[in-house]
Amino acid sequence: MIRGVFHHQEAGLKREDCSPVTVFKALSDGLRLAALLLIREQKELCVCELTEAFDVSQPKVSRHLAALREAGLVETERRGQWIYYSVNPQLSDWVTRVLDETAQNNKALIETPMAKLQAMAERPAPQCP
Amino acid sequence: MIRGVFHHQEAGLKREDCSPVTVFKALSDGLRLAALLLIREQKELCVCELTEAFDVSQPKVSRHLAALREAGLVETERRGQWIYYSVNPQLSDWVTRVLDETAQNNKALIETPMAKLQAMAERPAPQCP
DNA sequence: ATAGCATATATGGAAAACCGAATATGCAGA
DNA sequence: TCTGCATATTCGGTTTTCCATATATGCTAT
Repeated sequence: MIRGVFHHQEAGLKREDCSPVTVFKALSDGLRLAALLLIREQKELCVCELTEAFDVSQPKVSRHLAALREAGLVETERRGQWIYYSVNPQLSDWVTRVLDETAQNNKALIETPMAKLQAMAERPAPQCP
Repeated sequence: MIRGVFHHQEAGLKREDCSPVTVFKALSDGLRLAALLLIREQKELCVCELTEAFDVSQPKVSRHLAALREAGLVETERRGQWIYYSVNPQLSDWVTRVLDETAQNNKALIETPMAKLQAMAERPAPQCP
């Protein structure tokens, strides 16, 4: 059997659509939107942190993060055991501004999750740059 | 049978949610997004104009406009035989800015519909203020 | 090699969104 | 009153989205 297949980020990553409809569809779910805003706020987060911050099952977080990635909003980086999600730095300017506006005017969305995150013991890695 | 019921805008209009998720969900459909941007550009439009501009069935336009109204993004005003849709002037600032950003950076979305609109004979009313 | 954790995917079913066609409503004018 | 037009809604069916459970994969450490 073939092993060593990277299935969490295929080699020839298909160019994400990134049309406005794709973007808005990605933002049209409560968990996806809040997770994205929290990732944006914290620079990067892994699945286990998001699972705890939002108190939802791990597969659920994983599925929604995959949706955000397929829409081109986030990118992933594996570091050891963990896979870190961060906002795609190549986001077009208008999407970035839309996210900025949304974040600035909907801070309540990530208040509770952020508190849970900070109360979380044993974060996988110190969020140091 | 009771007649004279205004069902296109109930008297005690229930306060629209207008949460970010509601807004993004409303924008997550191609026709809804383009119709909203075209209405925004043209100040106001009626259903028959949108039907022709996008070349889709009348019930389809009507249903999607109802969705935009339920999300609080547009409002309606009846003038004679026609019902005009316009962007809700009470939109919160951040939503307005999001729409501005989206419109400015996705002009292609309404190019063709706008051309069809201008080529349309017998527009129901001159768009004069 | 084995065990254990972090993460991803498959599967199947429920709920919601969407559509076209047909029908209903509201208004205006004869 | 009746007719006609603009708009809204209903109905039935198809597609999409979402979730929970179960399973698979990849990494690390032993």
